[in-house]
Parts: sequence; structure tokens; C-alpha cells
Amino acid sequence: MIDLLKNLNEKQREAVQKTEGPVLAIAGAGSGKTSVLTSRIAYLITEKKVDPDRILAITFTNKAAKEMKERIAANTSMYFQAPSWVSTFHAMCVKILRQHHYGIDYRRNFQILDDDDTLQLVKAKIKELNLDAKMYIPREIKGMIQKIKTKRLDIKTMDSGIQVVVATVYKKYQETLRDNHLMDFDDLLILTIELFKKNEDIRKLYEEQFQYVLIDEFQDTNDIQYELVKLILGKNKNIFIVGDEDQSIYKFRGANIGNISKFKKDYPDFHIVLLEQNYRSTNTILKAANKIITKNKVRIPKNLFSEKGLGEKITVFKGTTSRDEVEYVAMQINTKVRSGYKYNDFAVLYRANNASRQFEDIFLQKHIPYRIYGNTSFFKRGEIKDLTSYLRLIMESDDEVTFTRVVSAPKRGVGTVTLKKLFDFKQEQSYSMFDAVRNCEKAVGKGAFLKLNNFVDLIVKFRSMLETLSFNDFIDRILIDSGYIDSLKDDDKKEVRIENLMEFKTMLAENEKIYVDYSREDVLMFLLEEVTLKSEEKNSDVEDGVTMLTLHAAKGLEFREVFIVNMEMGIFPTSRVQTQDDLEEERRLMYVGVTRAKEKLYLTNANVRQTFGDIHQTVDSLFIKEIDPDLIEIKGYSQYSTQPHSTSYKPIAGTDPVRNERLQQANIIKKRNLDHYQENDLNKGDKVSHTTFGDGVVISVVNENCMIAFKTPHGIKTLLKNHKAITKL
DNA sequence: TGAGCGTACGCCCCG
DNA sequence: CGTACGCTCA
Repeated sequence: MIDLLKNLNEKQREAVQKTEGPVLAIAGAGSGKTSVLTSRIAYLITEKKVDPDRILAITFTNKAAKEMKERIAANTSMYFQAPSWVSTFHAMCVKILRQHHYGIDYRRNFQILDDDDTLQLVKAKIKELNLDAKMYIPREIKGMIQKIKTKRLDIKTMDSGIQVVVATVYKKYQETLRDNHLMDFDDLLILTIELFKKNEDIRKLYEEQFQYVLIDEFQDTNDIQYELVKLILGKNKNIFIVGDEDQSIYKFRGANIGNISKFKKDYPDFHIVLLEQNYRSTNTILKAANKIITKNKVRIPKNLFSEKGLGEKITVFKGTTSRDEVEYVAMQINTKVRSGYKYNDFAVLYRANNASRQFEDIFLQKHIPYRIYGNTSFFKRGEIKDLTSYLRLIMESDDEVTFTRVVSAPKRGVGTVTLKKLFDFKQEQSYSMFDAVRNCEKAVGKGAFLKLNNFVDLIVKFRSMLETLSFNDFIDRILIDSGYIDSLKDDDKKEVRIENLMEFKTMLAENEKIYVDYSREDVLMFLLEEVTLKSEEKNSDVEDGVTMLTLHAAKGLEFREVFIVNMEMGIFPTSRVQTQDDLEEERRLMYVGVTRAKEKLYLTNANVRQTFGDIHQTVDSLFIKEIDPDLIEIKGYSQYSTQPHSTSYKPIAGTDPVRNERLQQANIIKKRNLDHYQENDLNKGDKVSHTTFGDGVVISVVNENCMIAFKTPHGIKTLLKNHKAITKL
């Protein structure tokens, strides 16, 4: 037990040992937050003799949950089992809802729709309402629906313009989900809240079970998550929350930094612990991070420091092309590995998942082992979606989205018109999907009726095979008997698709061995759940490899050396930034990225980049300029070098000089329109027009910001003065 | 009514 | 460059 506290400083120890009552730990980046959390749980189990099952620990990602479980197990040695309630909010909710599904009138095997599925559904609803998808963009409507749900907005008050449309689509969308025993990610939380509110006895069960509740990354919880926590706690006050406002990066999904203040109000007798000392990074890195984050106006001042000395300077590298950038990263890694570093010591961080591609290509070429975290692209591949949809349909017959997909893979001569008739008929008669098919002859006509019934016969046949065949044989039967494999024969990506399907099959087979005590239907249910809820970890079998991940996914992790790549305006910060708030969120993301590095930080970009098939000249990320130049050394073709531009440029080893020259000489380099930035000469009283908010009047201009009053429903907005969306009238 | 083909359009993060 | 949708033809 003494071991447990030995490696902690005084503040950390305090956070571990203050087990009773509400505790708020403000934990700066690298302040040993995970150690505190795991030590606290281990301390509760070993010292306070708390039953592991009576501890609830909520993490933000599945990866964090997994890591925490492992560390607790290590800390408590072999004597105690790790708590089974270490999970994300969503995973916890699924567990509760499967158990008490009857309390909210859902079937036990309800299905969870992922983002793509919900987008499809929103599209379908927009079409159903005969709305113009050009005017009402499905993506945006979906975003607004999500906002209604996470912010608990009252749709009755939505009575102007587009809001009426959104409210209508929302109602339809929600109806479809409920009628078909489907949930989106927000529903998992909302329905758990509903379950607890409707069934006090069930809520009480959990209040009594969980004696100790711990929540990580509290600054990124949203309103419904807060509500849920309150319900689970009830009268219980043993709540431990950890947070850092500077690392709040999930506003886009409803995260509310205000939840920390709310906590203080709701639990006025809270005990606060400040973890300020950083144990991770050199002071060069911390200075850069501090400097960047102080540009944010909305924050509590805080300064990270460590005892690690200054360390190496931050390297800023600008390649001519994006290929140069990638080659440089690869070269740096290889050089260092030759001098004794491990591939594990490096991480490549990017703003968007698609950036991983070019790194994958070059790493493969140069035999640099890597793994990619948190990329769901494998499960989003068409063929994998098709197969999982088959599995869903075999288990859950009422799902319109899935039915639509499977009935056309392969094509069976059933199209949109027939399906619309079928679904309308189903709705009218309140039939289940399969019952609707069996009785729809009058509604859809004889030909379509036969086709639909043949299809349902097939699915029913598959269902009967589930209990008798191994997963391996089961999947083979589905792929062959459905004609799916045959339909791929003219596909030029046939080999890759089949390879992917086989990979998925192997995954199922492996899981089959784990869940031996469950019915096969349950195993399938768990697997589908996992596919939806958890993101893949590609190439996880690599023992020593470079980690590639998004800046978001990097939160909570650390590496000896970190490359933040594609540091260009429009990529990072993203071109979607419109308001000062948006920009501050991007800046926090930069702060998170910078503070992942222990010893050395690289910021890289390229002078020209190909997007949408066009080659553009890029502009450096403003975050580079926010770092004190004394902390930086410049490498490569760079606008910062003392002899600006091409005079100082020398082709980098391993690149193709001919290609570079061609790029520079030929007249194919189009000036990028500086993304979304332009000089706007705005003054108080000016009339302006905004692409999203319409006409407005400038109320004030302060530095790079301006306040503009728009017509209802937009009202007064604080925007970036030089944003392209603004035009002076 | 469904499927195939051509055109238009898009830079996201997570559970 | 890639995909998703709309139009046209069978």
C-alpha cells in the first residue's frame, strides 16, 4: 500500500487519499492525472477494502478505459480483480440499458446506429418530408438534431424559419428510431436518464451499487452526461472529478466547460486539489504551450512548469511538397532509431484522420512499423458495412436503414419506390418489418412482393443457421448464398474487398472463443456493439511502432518525440473556424498536441499541397507564429529562413528534384485563396453580409475580433474580423 | 421502376 | 482525387 503512494507528490497523494465526499482535481497537462486516478482506485480497493464492483470510473475514450483497467490490475497485484465498471459513458449506458431494456420499452437486442447510419436516416427523413436537400443540408440538420438532444432544447420553442424544419425532421427521426428499436449515441445517454427517471427502483439500484464514482476529463462532459451523473449519484457524495479547462476540445459534440462550475455549485462542500507540476515535458515545450494557451481569453491563468530543464528546441520543418514533409518525418524517425530510439518513442499527430494515408504509404515503403489509433475507416468500408448490416438484419428485423442497405447488396430489383411503399405500409399497419413484407402484396404489387419475400426467406434461413454453424461457416454462407461474393466479380477492388471481409471474419472467430458462456445471438450482439461503439486499432499487433493518431485521440497520452503535421491554415486550424470561440477550441487542441511531447516537438508542413486534385500554395498555421521564435529552429524550405523562399531551398534527400522543379516552374501552382481569410476593413456601424448569418451591422471591433448584430434568429455574434464569410456592403 | 453512368461537389474531431 | 447523387435509358 505504501508502494502505491510512494511515487506520488504531496498534492497527488492528497487526491488519492481524500476518498470521502466530493473532490475536484484540476490537473494540468502531464501532471500525473492518470496515476492519481488509478492509484485512487487501487487505494480504495486495497486500503479501504471497497468491492471493485462498487466503483464506477468513467473515462472519455475506450482506449483510456482499457489503459486504466490494466494499470489498476498492476497496482492491485494479483489479489484483486479490476473493477468491471471502468468504461466510457456510452459503454456504461449500453450495459445498463441491455439489463433494464423493459424499463424503457425497448427490446433487449436494440441496435445502435453509428454516425453514417444516422446521416442516412436524416437524409431519408428529409426526402420523406419532400424537402430540398440542397436547401436543408442533411449533415447540418443532423448536427442540429444532435444539438437538440445534447442541449435538451425544447422543440416547441423552435418556431422560426429553418428551426421549424429541423424540429419536424427531428420528430420524424426520433419516431423512426423508437419504432424500430434503434438508438443513436445520444439516445444511449438520454434513454438511461429516462430509465432512471421513470423507474426510481432501478436508479436506486445503481445509487446503492456505486459507492465511489470517478470521472475523468470532466471538462469534456456535456449536459446530458452531467444529468446522468447526478442521477446515478443520488444522495451519494463520493464523487471525484478530474479536469483541465485548457484541454477542453469536444465542444463540437456538446461538451460544456461550465460543468465544472456547475459541479462547484451543486457540491458546495467540495474539496479542491490543484495538480500543477508537470512531470512530462521539457521547459521548452512547456513554455511554448503556455505561450500558445495564454492567447485564449476565456480561461483561468495557469502556468505549467517542470524540473526537466530546457531540452531541445522545437523544430519547424517546411517541405516543398507534402511528400517532402512525410519523407522528413520518416527520415527523422529512422535516424533516431539507428541511434537507439524505439519506434514506440514517436507519435505523428494530425488534425484529421485522412492525413494518416500519406504517412502509411511512406512508412510501408521505408519499413517503418506503425499503428493507427482511433480510425474507424475499416468498419466504414462498404463491404464491411454490408456484412455487418446482414448480421444486424439477421438479429433485428425492424430496422429500416439496415433493411434498405441489405436488400440492395447485391441488387435484387427492389428500389427506392418499392421500399417507400413498403415502409409506408409498415407504418400504417404497425407491422414489424418482416410482417410488413409478408403482407404487402397489395401495397407494392406482385413482382416486388415476390422479390421482397424471397429476400426475407433468405434472411430467415440465415437466422436458423446462427445457432448451429461456427461463425466462420456462418459468414461464408451469408456471403455466398446471398450472392454477395458473386456480385463483386466485376469490381476492380474485388481482391481488397474480399481480403477485408476475411479479416472481419477472423475478428469474429477470435471473439467467438472469448464469449463461450453466452448464446450465439448474444455474442453477435456484443460484437456488433463493439464495432459500433469502439474504434479500431489498426496494426495493433505491431509491438514496436510509430503511433499515428488525431490530436483529439492523443489526449491523455505522451511520447518522447511528437510530430504535429500539416500545420497549415485551413487544415489546423481548420477552415471551419468562424468565431473567436471556434479558434480558441482549435488553440486548446494545439495545446493538447504540444503537451504530449516529453523531449522533442516537431511542427511540420508543406509549401504546396494537393487538395481536390488542385495544387495550392499553403499558408503557415498561425499557431506556429504564436510560439516564441527563441524556442524554435527552422528546417527545410521555409518562409522563416533568413534568405526567404527558393534561394535557400535545397532538395531534401530522397525527394524527386525533377518533380519539385516541375511543380515550381510549371504554371500549375494556383495561389490558394488564403483559405477563409481576407483583409476586411471593418468599422463600427458598417453594414455587412455574412454567408451563413445574412445581413448585419458591426457593433464593435477589437483586435482580430468583431461583434456583429444579425437579424433573428442569429442575434449578436463575435466573429473573426478577417473571415472570408464576411463581406462589407 | 431500377440500375448504370456522368457530373458535381467536398478540407473534421468522438462515442 | 474520391464519392454521392441525379438523370436517363432499358
